[in-house]
Amino acid sequence: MTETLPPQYTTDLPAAWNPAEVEQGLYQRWVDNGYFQADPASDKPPFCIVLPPPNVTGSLHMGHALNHTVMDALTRRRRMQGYEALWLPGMDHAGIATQNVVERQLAGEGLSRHDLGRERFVERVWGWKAEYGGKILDQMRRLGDSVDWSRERFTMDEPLSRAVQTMFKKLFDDGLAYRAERIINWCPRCLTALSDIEVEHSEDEGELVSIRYGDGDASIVVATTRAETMLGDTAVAVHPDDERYKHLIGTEVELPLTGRRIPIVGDEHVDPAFGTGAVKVTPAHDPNDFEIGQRHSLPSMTIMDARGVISVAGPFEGLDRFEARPAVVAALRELGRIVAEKRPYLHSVGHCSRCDTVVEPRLSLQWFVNVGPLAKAAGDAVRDGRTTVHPPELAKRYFDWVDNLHDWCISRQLWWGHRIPVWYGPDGEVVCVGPDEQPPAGEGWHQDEDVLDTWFSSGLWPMSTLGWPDKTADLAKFYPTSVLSTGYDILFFWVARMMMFGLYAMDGAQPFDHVYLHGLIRDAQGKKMSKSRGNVIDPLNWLDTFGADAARFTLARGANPGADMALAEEWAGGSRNFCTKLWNASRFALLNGATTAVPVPARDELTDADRWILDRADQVVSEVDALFERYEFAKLCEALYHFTWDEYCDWYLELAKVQIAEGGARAEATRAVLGHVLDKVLRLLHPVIPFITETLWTALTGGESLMIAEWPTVSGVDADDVAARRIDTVQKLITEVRRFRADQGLKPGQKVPARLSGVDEADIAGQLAAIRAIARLEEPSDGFAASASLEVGGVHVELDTSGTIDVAAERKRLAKDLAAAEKELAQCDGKLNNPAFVDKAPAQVVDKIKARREAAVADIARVSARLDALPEG
RNA sequence: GGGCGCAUAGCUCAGUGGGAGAGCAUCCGCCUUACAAGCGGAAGGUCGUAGGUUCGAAACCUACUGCGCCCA
Repeated sequence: MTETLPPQYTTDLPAAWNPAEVEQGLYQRWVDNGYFQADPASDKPPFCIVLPPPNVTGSLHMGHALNHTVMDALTRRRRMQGYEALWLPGMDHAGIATQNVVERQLAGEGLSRHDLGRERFVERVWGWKAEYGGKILDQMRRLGDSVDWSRERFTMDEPLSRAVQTMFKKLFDDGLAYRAERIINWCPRCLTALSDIEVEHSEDEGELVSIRYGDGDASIVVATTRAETMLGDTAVAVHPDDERYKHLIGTEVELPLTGRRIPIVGDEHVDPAFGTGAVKVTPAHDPNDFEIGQRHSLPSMTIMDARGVISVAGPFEGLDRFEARPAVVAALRELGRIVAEKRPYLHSVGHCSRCDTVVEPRLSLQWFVNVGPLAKAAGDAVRDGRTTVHPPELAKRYFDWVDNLHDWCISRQLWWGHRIPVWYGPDGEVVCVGPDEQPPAGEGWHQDEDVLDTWFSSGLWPMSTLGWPDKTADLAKFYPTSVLSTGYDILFFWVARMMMFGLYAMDGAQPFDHVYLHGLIRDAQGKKMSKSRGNVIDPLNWLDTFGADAARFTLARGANPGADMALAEEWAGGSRNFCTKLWNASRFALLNGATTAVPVPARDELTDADRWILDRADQVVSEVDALFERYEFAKLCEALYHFTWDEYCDWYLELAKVQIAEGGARAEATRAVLGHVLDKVLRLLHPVIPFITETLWTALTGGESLMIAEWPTVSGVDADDVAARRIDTVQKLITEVRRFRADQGLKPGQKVPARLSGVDEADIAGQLAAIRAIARLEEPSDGFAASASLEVGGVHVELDTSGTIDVAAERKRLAKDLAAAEKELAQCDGKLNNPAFVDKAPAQVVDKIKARREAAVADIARVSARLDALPEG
């Protein structure tokens, strides 16, 4: 095929794009050339994204793949725009998850962490990390993430641990970190406290049991879903104004099974309308009951141990809480104290977000952060517009959360994590130690056993990764960071905590200017992906099957603001096809001598087709730019997809073939236009599909790397509306001829003699060669006998199908056109015959309808005439 | 229980006051000198239901139904 082309226009590009063969090599080249590395000493304006740290135990899932595609696209575009772009990678230590993994490993050897002791256990975790941790980092390379690997961070590394200690000390000194005995969420399996957001609520089937306490007139009925906790009741509460029970307040009832007598108290927080209006009070095992207990100075009685096993002496001792529940109910039933039972009873139950175990509220001594002032500042930063949330609808959810935040329980009964830097002395002294201070030594001093919540260190991430608390060049250059990107489901985890800590530690400077929240990944039916459903798609499969670019394009193309994203393998197949199309089009352009080595000739030396595609490319540049600024990834992908495929490939390449066939200066100009438009397309697509664009762009331009090429800007030349209109007419005309040909069953290659009239009036005389070539029409010769005709935009086309014409097909086609025109006429008349419309609608709308009516009338006349002219049958 | 969101073609989704769109899937015809991972053509929707506002509603308002999410 190349033999007809001048030899200088051959290309080395292989016939097909094979991502698996080139992606890794390209990536390594980018890394080796230092393109990802940011320089704090640079004069360029900063752009910085810190990667929300994935778990050290984690591997890449579709949610990551989406978020990474977004962050990489943002970063690559800014880099091309001339920013000093830093995308900073790293991981968090995932206290509970990692400890669980290593404990499971130990259990396989018949050991527990206590067999090793704290120090050796922590060493073992580090060993695990070295061997198995951070799989996700390699997967990020496969995705093409342009992160600065020289700045990779881990929350347990020494500098970041310093940041944690510094922060804790600051909070402690300001009185914002405090220790208190409270009801906290306790996981009886992980054996640690959890914060509120580490508890997931679900509607579970349980039971509602009504129990009579006391006897005779002094008896009272309470209902509970956790009957076993009655062993720890220390009161019954009713509303003080409740006429049914008013007289009982201040009296005592006997608590069955225990022989204890407990008071009946009046408390305004009891809802008289709920159940019997009387509630049992178990201060040590329920947060609301704890509050009631505080208000009425009730004793708290812990009846379970850390594993949820009943620990009070008696018949239930040693039973797990879920064994104790039916046992207690059975015992009560035997005593005739069960008044009602409802089973199953749907109610909300909290589960550990790490292991799904039902969370047990537990009274214990923990460290908390008083989030009041921090949350206020975090809300204000968004209210003031210092930080913008995209999409803005989600800001409301953010406010609802930060404005109603409870104090944050930050201590965890784990060994893997940042140990709380507090020492307790023999005489009750409490000393918080900063990073450069010596802890108190001597008899009786010991350090707090607990570690800090992983989110405590993650909350510092935007600062600690840049060197805080030291005043580093990185921190000066890149803080506040530009964008934080994450799924809206972890808005509270990342965003709120980083905001609280960032504002507090950096004297009110927000940790990021923009927050972009993407949707959740779902399956093709819109269902959440989960292992139990078996509908999880592994992004690595996509990388293998379709290539990183296709996977990324699929994800970016689905990212509509505020909306979740359904995914299926076919979607990725479509993106792969797009890459293939881009590849083939580029190959065609190169084989035909497309070049950026010479400038595009002056406008007046160009054809309408050239000016049209150049103007369109200009429009796409500004469109894509605007969409990037609004985080409209789906729409910008759509715009590029459409322009590349439907305009550049389907029309301009076809038009260019005709122009190149002309030879001479026309061919040379066309090669320049082909090259320059392709160049723009590749640059615009690069942030989303970096690998294929890099490969094609270096082949096209001979440049070093598209990564460091400039982002396109609009030319500033006024668009040529005349050229656009002419090309539009050409497209419509060719489409109509194609439609006729398809209806008539004419072979694609078969040339049809055609006589065109009205060409000058339609202002497309200059396009005749293109129309003939693309519609496969040929000049009428002697003996031309039109057997059919069609008309578009005033151009009349008579076709000679050698006397053979499928009259039925033609009649059907014309009937369809006629019906459409008649419908249009009826619609227009409907409006124009309505005086209210003519009076009240804007003049331009009325004029438009009038024009549409005229066109419809003309179409009806024309099509009717052609129908009449058709031979019978 | 409180709050939020969604409902448009078979599927997934754009479309926010003036001619119902895209991708995928479907049907028909084609190996057409870049591309069958393709080309050309076609079919497919009373825009969840019922009211209301308006000259005009897929879009704005109200209620309802269904689905989803967050919080308690």
